[in-house]
Amino acid sequence: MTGRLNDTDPQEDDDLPDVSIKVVAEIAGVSIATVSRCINNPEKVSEQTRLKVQQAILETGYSPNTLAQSFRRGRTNLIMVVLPSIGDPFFTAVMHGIRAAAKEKGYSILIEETQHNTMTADEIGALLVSRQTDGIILLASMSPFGTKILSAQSRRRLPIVVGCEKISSDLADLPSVHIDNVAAAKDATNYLIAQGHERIAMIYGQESSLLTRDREFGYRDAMKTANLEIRDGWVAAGQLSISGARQATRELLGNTDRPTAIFCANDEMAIGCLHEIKAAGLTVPGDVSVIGFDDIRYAEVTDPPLTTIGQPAEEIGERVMYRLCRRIEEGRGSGNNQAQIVPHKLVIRQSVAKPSS
Amino acid sequence: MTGRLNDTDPQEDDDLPDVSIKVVAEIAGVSIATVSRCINNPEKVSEQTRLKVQQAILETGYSPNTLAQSFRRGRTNLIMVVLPSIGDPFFTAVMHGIRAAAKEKGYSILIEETQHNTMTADEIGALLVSRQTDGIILLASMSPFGTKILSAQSRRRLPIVVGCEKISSDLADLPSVHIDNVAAAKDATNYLIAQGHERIAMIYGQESSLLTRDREFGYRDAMKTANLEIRDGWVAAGQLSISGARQATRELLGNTDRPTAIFCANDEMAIGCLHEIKAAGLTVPGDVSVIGFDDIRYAEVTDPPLTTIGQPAEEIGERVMYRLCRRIEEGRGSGNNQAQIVPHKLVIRQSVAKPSS
DNA sequence: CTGAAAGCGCTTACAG
DNA sequence: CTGAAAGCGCTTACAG
Repeated sequence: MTGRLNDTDPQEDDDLPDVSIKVVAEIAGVSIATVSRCINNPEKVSEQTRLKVQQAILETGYSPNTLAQSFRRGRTNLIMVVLPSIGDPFFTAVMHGIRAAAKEKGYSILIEETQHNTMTADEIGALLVSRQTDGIILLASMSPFGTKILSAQSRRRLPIVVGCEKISSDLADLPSVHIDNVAAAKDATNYLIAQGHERIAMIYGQESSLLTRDREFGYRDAMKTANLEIRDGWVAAGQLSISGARQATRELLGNTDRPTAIFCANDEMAIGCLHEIKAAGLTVPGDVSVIGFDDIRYAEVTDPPLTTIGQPAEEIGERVMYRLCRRIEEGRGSGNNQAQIVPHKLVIRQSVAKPSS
Repeated sequence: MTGRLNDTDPQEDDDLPDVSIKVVAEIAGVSIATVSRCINNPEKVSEQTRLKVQQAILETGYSPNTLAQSFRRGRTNLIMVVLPSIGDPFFTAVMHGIRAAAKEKGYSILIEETQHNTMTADEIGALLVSRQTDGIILLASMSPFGTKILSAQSRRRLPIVVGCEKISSDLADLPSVHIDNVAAAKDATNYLIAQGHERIAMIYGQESSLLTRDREFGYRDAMKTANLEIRDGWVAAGQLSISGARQATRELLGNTDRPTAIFCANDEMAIGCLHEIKAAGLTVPGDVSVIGFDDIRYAEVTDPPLTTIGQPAEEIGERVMYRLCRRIEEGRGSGNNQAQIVPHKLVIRQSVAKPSS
């Protein structure tokens, strides 16, 4: 370590002290109330005064202390979004929508991941109660957290909006924005069936994810409607991850009665699935067809390009954020709590073909 | 819209009012100072009193108002991370490291994207000055923001640490944590050269990204050292995105003097590159070899699996965060400002072979 | 060990 | 249009 000599001198360039509203007021020769008005309600101040104050602000480089403002106003302009994994490109896309709307409305975003995170129900509850944020967006089912959140919400009347999935019963009555996951999963499965597939397997996410469970319902429903049997071992958990999906795919392929098509509950898992099928020496879609869900940005560059269900991810994000803003601004009685259903669509690329066998 | 009848009744379950330290004090029969001590310095309070207060806290469900605490203490326990794109799996991995360390240290994370974002230099400057966060992590070169940040920093002495890339000259003297990008790019290029490649092209990110420019330097240096020519049109900008890389790859492949290998400045672009090569009817690595950078989680499931440079992403994140915490806690004179270099490694998979031509 | 009091930097009725 | 003053909910010397 050849650190500079003065490296630890704490006094070096000890320049301007923090400037508060008080020093601006002094310099401008007005009261602090007037300075505050110039910033927040300039129309209530005479032009002459306003000019003096603006001058003083410029001189001092004053900028209001956000901490004091938040405290005084009782709001932070911070929104917390809880999601399973920010690393999933689908959620990244939703986040872009949220961010865009947040920016427009003057909010910043705090992200909490439930997946990679060890955040406990108590911690989340604490966050809610601590008034650290003005509202919450839930993009992940919080079954374990459900009741906790609700009680905190009723105490603080903290606005909450749910995105991307149907809300669990313990969170009933929260507004939400999502596609019809059951119908979309049916569409995916029916597309496979329409191609002639009968031995169709599914990789769902995990038990705790309402979202992927809805997709599983849709799959089962479509199979049943088509009078198609779902054999033992044809439904496997992919943990919403590439590695989980690879494992699941190996199991699926190991069945004596190998499926000719696999429906993956999201594209992230479909990518793992695709890889594992090819690693087993089989071809896609020649030997096995694969269909995904989400239409993430990688879906069009997989090999083969992935047929999948597209969701309007950014739109969901924007809508969720707007709904939340409305609740924050108008109080929780505002608007209704109905689910907003946005449309999904089947995106046909090249990972599905007619069954060969 | 078949909204429920009472949907907009603002008075429904109008329960517990917010409980402040004052009501806890009253119930416990002590002063608010004592309540505060019970929470923050329990060892300064007699056990008997402590029990009374704990009881009162339980009864009321009291939780301190974070806004008031932040204001009073002059810190928010919020860290701002500025990065190009949270959607890039590499940055997601860095963020996991940051998050893990932040959690341990009691900080929450605010994310600002420079890429998808329209955040202006002024806005970022304003954020810095507004005391909204206790410190900043820069994972993206902020050339346009550089001076702004510095001036704000000197005014507020806001701790800043840079991650993932060398710092630009206008931010000199900030501590940083990163791999040696130049050396790593040389390693990648030299690996290609060692396989016998001579016509090696490169897809870099964008002009404004110091990080990818360092990688370009490394590439050029390795080529020069090996006395290999870099033809016109062999270096293209991929904009750090899949679509940008596809475009760049098309240009590269269009050269009369087609390269036999392509070095991509990150894996995200390599994925686009791989796809486009195959779409052109060529094989990887048969006709064209591809090497990436970052070793994101998709790298092992591309087709073929991607040879790339691995970075210890989570470790970088953790180290950056720890350094930042140290600065926040000990003042900015603490520690030294030297760059911490972490090791990279070549990860050999199957996207590189000897040139056929 | 405990309490009374000052004060953090703002905003906002309330008078004038 | 402007100012004096109260107060948001805490924490922390300072006395006792």
